[in-house]
Amino acid sequence: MAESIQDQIAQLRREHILTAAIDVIAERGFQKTTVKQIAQRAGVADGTIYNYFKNKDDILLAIIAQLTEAEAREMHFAEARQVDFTNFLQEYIAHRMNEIDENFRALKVVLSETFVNAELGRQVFEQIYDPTFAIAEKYFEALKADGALPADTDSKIAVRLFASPLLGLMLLRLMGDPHVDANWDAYTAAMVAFMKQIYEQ
Amino acid sequence: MAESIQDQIAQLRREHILTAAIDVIAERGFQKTTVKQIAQRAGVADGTIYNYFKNKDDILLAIIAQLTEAEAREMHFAEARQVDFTNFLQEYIAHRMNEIDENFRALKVVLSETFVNAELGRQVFEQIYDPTFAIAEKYFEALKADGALPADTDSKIAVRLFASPLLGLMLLRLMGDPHVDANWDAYTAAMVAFMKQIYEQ
Amino acid sequence: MAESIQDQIAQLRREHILTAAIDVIAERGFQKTTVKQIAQRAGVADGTIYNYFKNKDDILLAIIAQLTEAEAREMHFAEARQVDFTNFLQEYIAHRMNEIDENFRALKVVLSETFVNAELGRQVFEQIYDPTFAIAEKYFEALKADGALPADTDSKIAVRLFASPLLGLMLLRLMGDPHVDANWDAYTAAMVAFMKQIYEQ
Amino acid sequence: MAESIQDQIAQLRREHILTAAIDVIAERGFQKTTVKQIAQRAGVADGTIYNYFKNKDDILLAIIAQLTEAEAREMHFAEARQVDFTNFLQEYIAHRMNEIDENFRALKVVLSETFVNAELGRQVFEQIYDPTFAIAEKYFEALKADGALPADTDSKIAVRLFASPLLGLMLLRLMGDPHVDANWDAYTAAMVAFMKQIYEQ
DNA sequence: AATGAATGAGCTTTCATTCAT
DNA sequence: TATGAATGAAAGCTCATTCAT
Repeated sequence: MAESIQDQIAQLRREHILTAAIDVIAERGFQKTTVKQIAQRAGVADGTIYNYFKNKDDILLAIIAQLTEAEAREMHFAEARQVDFTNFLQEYIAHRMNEIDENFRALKVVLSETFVNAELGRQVFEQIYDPTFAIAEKYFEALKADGALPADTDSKIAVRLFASPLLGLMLLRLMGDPHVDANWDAYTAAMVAFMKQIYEQ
Repeated sequence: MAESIQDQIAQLRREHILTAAIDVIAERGFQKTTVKQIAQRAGVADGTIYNYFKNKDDILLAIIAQLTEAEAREMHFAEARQVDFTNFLQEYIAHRMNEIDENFRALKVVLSETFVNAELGRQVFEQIYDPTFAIAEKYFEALKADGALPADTDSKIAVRLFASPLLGLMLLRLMGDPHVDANWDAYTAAMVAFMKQIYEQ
Repeated sequence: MAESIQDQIAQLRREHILTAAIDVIAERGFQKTTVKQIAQRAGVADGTIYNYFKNKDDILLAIIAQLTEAEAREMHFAEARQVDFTNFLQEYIAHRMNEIDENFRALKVVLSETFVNAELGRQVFEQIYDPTFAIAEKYFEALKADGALPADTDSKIAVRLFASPLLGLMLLRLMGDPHVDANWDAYTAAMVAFMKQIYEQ
Repeated sequence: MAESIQDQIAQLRREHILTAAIDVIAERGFQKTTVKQIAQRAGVADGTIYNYFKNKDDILLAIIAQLTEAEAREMHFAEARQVDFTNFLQEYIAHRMNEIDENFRALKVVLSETFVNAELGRQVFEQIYDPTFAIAEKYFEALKADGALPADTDSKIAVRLFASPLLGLMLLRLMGDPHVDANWDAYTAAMVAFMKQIYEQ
């Protein structure tokens, strides 16, 4: 807490560089983006990058850390309103799609790199993927116990099917579908209706 | 049509190299895969690659072309059974998930690169994405005209929501979810049930 | 033995680059010599160096290997004429000083780097230093048994004192003493006389 | 002479940094040692170094200057006891080997760099090497005139042969020979005996 | 048509030096 | 005077591409 002014300035500088990095990496991909390009976007010299990040890979890890924090907030949000399923569905989907919107470029960076970088994939799995699905599965098991879901439901499958429409829409946007990109709010409303139709009959 | 033996041999050799390329690129990503690695996997010399492909990017374009053909077959399949919606849904989803399964590595290669390569994204859009969604939108318009869908349905949105669960599941697998990877057939059945629940009430 | 022409050409090319490397490194030191400078001296492109050496350090190891071979020949030479001590001294010193003369630049490179590179020092010790002194110590022990040396002689010390004048002269030349450099043959003769005076009274 | 307190403090600080520099450079070599490492060892900031030394090379020159002073003291010591050759030999060798022991790290630093740095080599020659050998040569000429040495002795060669055993032993220690390092006192005694045997028959 | 050695542009990273505080 | 963040030149190394064989 008792951070010196120096530390706060340093922290701001680090965030500034990280934002610039996400920007430029989202445009060209991590591998094709050079440290020089990140430095130019951030308005600093090449070497300065290395005062704030150990190496180029460390920048990627920092972007993941940022997403991990966002996902942790998301999970807290979900847990805080598990009481009423109808409202939960509506609020949760809207909230999540808003999160996707706000972290869009970071998501793009991490996701595309996760596909092709096994070590990074492992980190994303451990830090984001697994915890999220574990909690969701527990929630689905509770719904089964309450009789809200058929007893023979496979929670692992059910939870992934539950997540799939939102992930699919995100994928369309990541691929650059202009209609999804331009009408994200309309898709949010449609997605809520779509999900209600499935889970609230 | 009257291809010489020479041309056929050349064609086979090209396909052999392309298969090797998909293999090794799926493991490490396009940017991190070297031409030398592709050549080694194909069992040819580095220079030989350049007798069959203009340059490294051209290999990526050839992988896209392969997916474009698969997608064209997929669309023919879909058009051939538009008569009965119930059967269509079942067959179409099963067919498409099987296609995903079979072209998995090529999909992974192209998708991860599409995210970050604007020029490639444009090609994927023109050759695969747009034609597929255009046909689907036309089909949804016909369903609207038939009264099978509400008159105020936004076809563009509806078609993307329709596609989203399958794409989302594909994304989970691409990200390396071991449960999805190991139980693709179970997910196919579950997805069919999931979609029937939505579209056949 | 059954080396292909290709392999022989490659071997020659490697030796050509190594010679160029010794030349330029002897002038400026290993650390200050750039790979680009070695390539220019050898008349090849930078990247070509890496077709023949794993990395810059590997060049240094190759220079050591060359000295190790020279030292092995030296030890064979010494063992082959242990019979007559008077002749041995004369021939051995002359032979060794000639070897120093011929491998001078390689010695300079390896020695200066050995001082400051612990890992390299270990290699030089294991491959050159220890074997040589081990054999010499055994020889001195034999001389003690024969009564040619006092029974209370410490062989380890004696052998290092025996080697010291020659090593000292080498050091003077390595430091660039122009008189030693210009009159190496005269020093050879003087060294023989000097050593005879000590060991043949 | 009338140095202010400020100047004396500055002088002490400079010596403190120089000692730290010798320490760390002796471990890793001049080229591989960074200014940051020297600063850390000295417990000051990087920039502070440049208040006491013009640049990195200047640190090396200061180390030479320190050795030059030690060598000047050595030469005074030698000149002061030229009267009795038997005692001179004993005292001089013991004294010099003690000096080597005490300035060991500085010697290592300067010597290894002298091999490969022409400009530094020139300085070492002018400041240490030449004056020392010039005086020694004059002394040997005097011995010739006295008839203590044969009239046909080449003083330049004789003086270098005289120095060679001690230099050779120093070289062995610089190269890291553990036996020489651990038994420097025993080697001192052995060296005295060795030299007496040569020069006092 | 196949080969693979040679090329050199361009990458990541280091580090001596400067200078505002 | 002391600091240490910022700088950017220059290093080692990789690899897509070419071309003589």
